[in-house]
Amino acid sequence: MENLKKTSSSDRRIRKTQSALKGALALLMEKKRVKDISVKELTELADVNRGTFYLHYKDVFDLLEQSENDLLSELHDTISKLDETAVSDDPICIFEGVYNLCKDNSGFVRILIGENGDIKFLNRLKELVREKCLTDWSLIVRKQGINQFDSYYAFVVGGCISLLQYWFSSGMHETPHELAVITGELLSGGLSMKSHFV
Amino acid sequence: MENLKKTSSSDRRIRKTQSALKGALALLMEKKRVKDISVKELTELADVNRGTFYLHYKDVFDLLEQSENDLLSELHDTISKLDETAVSDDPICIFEGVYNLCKDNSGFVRILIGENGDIKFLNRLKELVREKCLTDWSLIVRKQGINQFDSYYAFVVGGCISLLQYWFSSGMHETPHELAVITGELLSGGLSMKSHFV
DNA sequence: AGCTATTGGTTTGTTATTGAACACATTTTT
DNA sequence: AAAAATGTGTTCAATAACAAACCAATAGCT
Repeated sequence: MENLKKTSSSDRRIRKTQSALKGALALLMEKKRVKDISVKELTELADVNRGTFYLHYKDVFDLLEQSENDLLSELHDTISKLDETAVSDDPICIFEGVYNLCKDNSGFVRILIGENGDIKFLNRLKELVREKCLTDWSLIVRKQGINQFDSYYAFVVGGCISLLQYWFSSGMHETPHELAVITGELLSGGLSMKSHFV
Repeated sequence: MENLKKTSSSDRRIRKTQSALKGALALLMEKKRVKDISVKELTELADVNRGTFYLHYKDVFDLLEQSENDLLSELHDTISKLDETAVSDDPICIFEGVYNLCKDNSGFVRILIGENGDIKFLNRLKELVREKCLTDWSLIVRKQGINQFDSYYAFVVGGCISLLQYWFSSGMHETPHELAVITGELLSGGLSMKSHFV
């Protein structure tokens, strides 16, 4: 796994500043490409002093990269927390947690997995979830071998991301829980179908 | 008129802190009385250090008082700006500006003119708008005398506030402009009706 | 009655953010 | 090509906000 260092500070001021800048970036990315976003308009929209930006980020790309890292880091924490509460064998809880996180960061996630999304980010996202599934479903992996798991996982994660894309584009009417239930049904349906073949 | 000192600072940090505290107060006032709101829960909701609160306010009542002052001060500025742009003879523009301000501060205005509202604030609000009307409609005032104006004004401002209360309670579906148009129609309708009697 | 927990004010040293200014590069207008 | 305007990256001193600690007052509980 790639290194996802913890960036969320204990100091309110830092949290608020970075949050404001990340939010402004998400807003601007809906209208233009990252390379066309100036530090000036970014900090004006975020209502932050321009000089403050350079205390945290090298340039706009650096802000984007750190935002992606923070998102993946949060996702990792969310998944880890589910492990501790010993519900990791309930796929619906896992998906609900993930979908909740996507909803909380909808401004960013919408961009990153959208039509002009960041393929690199998408792959990192897939890899992160993949590791989680590899450990949780180790039973299936051992039984069917790593190759069968890979194709199965590729199908599932692709389906989930596609489901997310639909969710965003259709106005996010469903709650994260409803979405998780849908995912669970599709998942178990796929599994039972698979069992017919094997 | 009462003294409405300018409190909005040029420093971003002060603006943000005071805005966060005012917003948190508005939220809490929807659920409980001011005397039951602790500084602790207030600052926690606002995500502001508790000590910072005391840099600006004596206690929660002081915060409420300054919030009211700021609101009236903004209202005063909004009305004054309309004078400069020389549209002060168009009542719809005036009302649209006022209703816009109410919408921007809906969290607070809803409380202050609501069922458990602050009568003192309501009276200060009425007095502020009254002075504006007294100068703008000096023609009518001179023609009909101050006594007739007083009763006419009392009726109009009461109607406007009642309209605002309806607006808030019904989910603010109308835009401030639509509301201003409605007000204008009621106003001119009232005036023309009045002319039938005189 | 005591005891524990919570809130109220206040203080202290530290630090993140601020506005303003600067020289420089890039772009736009003239 | 010259001039004006805009964005960049950095510096500076001033200060607002910070976390943490403190004690007094006031609950709520046994």
